[in-house]
Amino acid sequence: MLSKKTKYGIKALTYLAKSNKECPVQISEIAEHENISVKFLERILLELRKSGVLDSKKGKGGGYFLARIPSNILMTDVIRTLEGPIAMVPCVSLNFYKKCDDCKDETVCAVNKLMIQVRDSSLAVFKNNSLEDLIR
Amino acid sequence: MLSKKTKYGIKALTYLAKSNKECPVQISEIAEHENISVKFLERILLELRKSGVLDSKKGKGGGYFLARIPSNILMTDVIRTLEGPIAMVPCVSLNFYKKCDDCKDETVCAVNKLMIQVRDSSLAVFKNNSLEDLIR
DNA sequence: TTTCTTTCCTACCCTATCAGTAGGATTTGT
DNA sequence: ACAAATCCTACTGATAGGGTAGGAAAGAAA
Repeated sequence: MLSKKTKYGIKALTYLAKSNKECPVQISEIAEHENISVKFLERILLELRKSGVLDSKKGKGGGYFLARIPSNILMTDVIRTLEGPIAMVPCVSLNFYKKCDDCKDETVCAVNKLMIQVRDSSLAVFKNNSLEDLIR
Repeated sequence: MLSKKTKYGIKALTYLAKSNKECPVQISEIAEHENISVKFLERILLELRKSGVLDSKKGKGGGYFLARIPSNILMTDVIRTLEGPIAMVPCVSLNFYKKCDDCKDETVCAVNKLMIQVRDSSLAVFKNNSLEDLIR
């Protein structure tokens, strides 16, 4: 299951991408338009800022805005930041690899063989979709 | 994340597919070879039997065996039985569709648009992999 | 300098699900 | 009758998801 965190994150990003104003957008405005709890969204946007997808401005007139143009924000960035590894099992993860303790030989493991294919096909989708692709 | 239930289920199925004996295989034998808790595996195999992937024989000399030949057992069956819906969000699920309550218009929702692609690519992988493909 | 507005940050809470366990009921072969 | 196996229900402990509370810090404007 996709977590609500990731779901809300993507929705917030599309909102920011669509509001092509120059000025930053406040959390409360996004939350209201997308039906998201303000405090929860606050934490989500903070994570996206720390990972370099978003940038922010404090104080009056402050808010959040995209750190790059939409065509430069890939879904791989967003998913890895909010959802974690794209692979369904650590033993096929490219960025977070970890050996299974119950598995003697990875090369003959059926789960491994299957999940490598799933990882590759999902990865292809996330790489092929930028924020710009999603708002069109 | 793939649940251990599904992971163990696939491992057990491959064990059964490889042991091409005619006689049923006992839970304890599978559990020992694949490093799985016996009681936990018991429940998993029961679910696979109820969904028609496995069949069983009770009493002395009993055990579990595949209900069909390996090439006829697709990963879609296994995943749907043990893991649940293949889609990451209910609003793109083919078998378990449910509308999002926070989403006004599905047709312009970026999450929907993205997750349909992910669902299709994952589904293709699961459909293309039978139990026979995985043990080769 | 004060005040207001915004993000930033930490800690907490509730609930559901996962992973596994316990214990017995049922069926079947010998 | 007995032993060996699956079948079935209920329980438990840990972890993660989803969200809340409350204030600290920073910046703009007065």
